Amino acid sequence: MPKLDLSALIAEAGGRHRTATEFVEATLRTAILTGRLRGGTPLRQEDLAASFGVSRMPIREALRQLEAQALLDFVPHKGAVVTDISATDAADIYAIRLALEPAVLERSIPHLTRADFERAGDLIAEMDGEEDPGRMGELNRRFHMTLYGAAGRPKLIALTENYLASFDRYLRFQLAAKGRSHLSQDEHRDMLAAAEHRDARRAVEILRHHIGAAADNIAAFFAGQE
Amino acid sequence: MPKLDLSALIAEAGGRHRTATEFVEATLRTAILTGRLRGGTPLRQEDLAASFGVSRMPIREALRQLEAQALLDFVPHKGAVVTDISATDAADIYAIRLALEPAVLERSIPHLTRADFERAGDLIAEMDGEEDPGRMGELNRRFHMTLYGAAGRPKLIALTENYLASFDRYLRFQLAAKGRSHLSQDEHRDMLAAAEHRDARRAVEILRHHIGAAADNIAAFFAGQE
DNA sequence: CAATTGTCTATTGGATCCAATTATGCCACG
DNA sequence: CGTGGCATAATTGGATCCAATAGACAATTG
Repeated sequence: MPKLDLSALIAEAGGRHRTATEFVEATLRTAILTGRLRGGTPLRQEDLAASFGVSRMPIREALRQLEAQALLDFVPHKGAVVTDISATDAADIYAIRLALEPAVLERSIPHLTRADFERAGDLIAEMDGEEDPGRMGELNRRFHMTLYGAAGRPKLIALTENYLASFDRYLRFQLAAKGRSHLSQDEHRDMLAAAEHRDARRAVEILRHHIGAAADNIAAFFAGQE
Repeated sequence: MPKLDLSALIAEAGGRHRTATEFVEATLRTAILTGRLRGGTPLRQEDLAASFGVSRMPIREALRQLEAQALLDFVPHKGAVVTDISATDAADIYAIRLALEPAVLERSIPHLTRADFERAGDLIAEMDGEEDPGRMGELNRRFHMTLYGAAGRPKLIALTENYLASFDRYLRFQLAAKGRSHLSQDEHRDMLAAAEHRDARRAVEILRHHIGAAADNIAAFFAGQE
């Protein structure tokens, strides 16, 4: 009997993957990033295999990949434990975002198109009416990535997206703590406006503040919970 | 009969690893990063298993981790091929370094100690007399990391080191093309001096130029080779 | 009654085995 | 002589099996 209930995740992930390993890896990653798997949770290969209906082999390969992405640690005879989120880690990820995102945005702004601006605007509008924190994080991520997408540096963009997603893990706690969050929609609007005017300097300035505010919220959350 | 000769690598890597998987992963990564395994080389699981004297299982897990680090791609029925280095990739990694390293250096400078400065100075001196490109890259990396080490953000530092190492792959070609390289030793000295005076602004400025110069060299190399 | 030790079980790391898929090479035929 | 199709071999993805190790729990002894 599996102790983990991933059936919902497995069902919604659908079958759009070449190999079982890829499927397992994608499903587990979203499970961790969306907070459905909490930090510290030990993942037993046997249980996962039962949940996914495959043998332990693809599970092991998927876990290795997630380990390489620093989403979990291998502890001998204890299982792969989901890396815990801590105040220092949050500060770390914040520092990384602060280093990457302004650089990406600056490169991207000159090449953004009318269509990009419209998509970004639509996403802001969608966030206005959103209540679900999980969906909110998703929309927020897509908004940011839309503005970064024209930077023309695929690896840089992929790296940025990766840490943006990691940040979502922390953000989720913040959202849960504050009830509904507005995620600084004003700043989203200002940033988009600056981008439309091709004012990279101002857009970057807003973005820095935006990221900083999110980090402060998380820090406050950690400070208040202990 | 294995078609790949990794015996030298395997011997020098020594046995300081907990599991076979970790050993294989570490050995293959240095083989790729040091250029001993060229881009485009297909890695057959069977051959690797024979070379390492283990079964295909730890090989597969190690390959998965390397795939997650973007060092190779899985191609069905062809093997895991070492990701090729290209001009656009080099530009990508350069952009990432340019985003990360100034941020790390700025954070680190206030906390560097006398001992750090001495180690950095020793490394510069060692580079002066070094002829071997491989060893040169190693020293260069350690010099940079010494200056970054006090930033107090482990994840940020690890990420930076990772891309610094990736850059070495490209640098190696540059060194090979130019014969002996000086790797801008003057800039190394200036950067260290600025750090000792806790002049973060100036140190960052030199670093930006330093990274940019390396990128230009690589770009020129790619432009000249086609 | 507590501490220590020994055994037993849970869990992972590694090996071998099987199936599916695709690249390759050969042969026939135009 | 070139081309296309078929058969075979090579290679990976996945399953099952075995071994080693650490942790838990109980029994025994001081």
